[in-house]
Amino acid sequence: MPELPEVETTRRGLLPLVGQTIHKVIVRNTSLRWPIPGHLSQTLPNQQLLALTRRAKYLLARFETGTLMLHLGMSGRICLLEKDEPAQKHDHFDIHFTDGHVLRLRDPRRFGAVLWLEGDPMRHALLASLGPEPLEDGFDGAYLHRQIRTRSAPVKNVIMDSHLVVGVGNIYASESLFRAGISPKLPANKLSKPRCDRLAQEIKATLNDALAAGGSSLRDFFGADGNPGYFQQSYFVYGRTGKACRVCGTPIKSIKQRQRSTFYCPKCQHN
DNA sequence: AACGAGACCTGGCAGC
DNA sequence: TGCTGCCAGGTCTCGT
Repeated sequence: MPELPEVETTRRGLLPLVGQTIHKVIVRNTSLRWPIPGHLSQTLPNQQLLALTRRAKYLLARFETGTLMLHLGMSGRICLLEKDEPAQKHDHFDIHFTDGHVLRLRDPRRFGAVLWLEGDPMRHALLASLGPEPLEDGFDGAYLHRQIRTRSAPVKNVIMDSHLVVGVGNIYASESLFRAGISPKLPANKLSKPRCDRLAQEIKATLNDALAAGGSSLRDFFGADGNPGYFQQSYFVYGRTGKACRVCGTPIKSIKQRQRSTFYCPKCQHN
């Protein structure tokens, strides 16, 4: 599920847990992308959750002695339960709080991660080399234009590079490029400064729109098996191969770029 | 430095 | 019904 808006929506939904104290931790399956540290079931109980933040698609739960870092991979989701319920097949990790709440990580494909960081989390290898957050001021057309000068790969691949900017996943890469009127196949270094301005603006707008839709469906999102409302939102191009472009009516095309599907309108998007 | 392929996993679905 | 092959929202690691 998780692109940036989903992760941020998840974070906001979990904020009521800040200040709560952990009662126990259950690890049912340690084999996610990296093994879940075995010591967590001793380390975490009795610690208070001090803050819950996000960097890129990583959720950072700060405790007295360290930071728990969570990533949802391709298929992960976090459910916040009012009280304990029977675990299902892919429920790998639980945090039970003293007030009865249970944070439960479900991840069928197990591309997600649960890691424990000591010291400054931003110095961890996974976080230290990340690009700016797309919704913050550090990311704009000038930055984008500067960064892509040396990049000859297709612009769609380049905006998905987390070292350049974080949080642009496969859906929103296609959507942002459509909204900016830019062909996904265009070599990144061919983009003019004005088109970089436009692209940066549309990346922000696309993510903000998804965030606004996600925020309005928080309750569903955190139900036992609810889906985020914007899952059903109507995309301009994503998943719409052969259907009429919402702007000009031309059939939407799909291609493969770096093993991932890309969707675009051949009339609205230009080289 | 930058690029692309491969890797990690399971589940759902179309087609035979 | 069951099999096969393909598809899926991420991203690190490695060889070129």
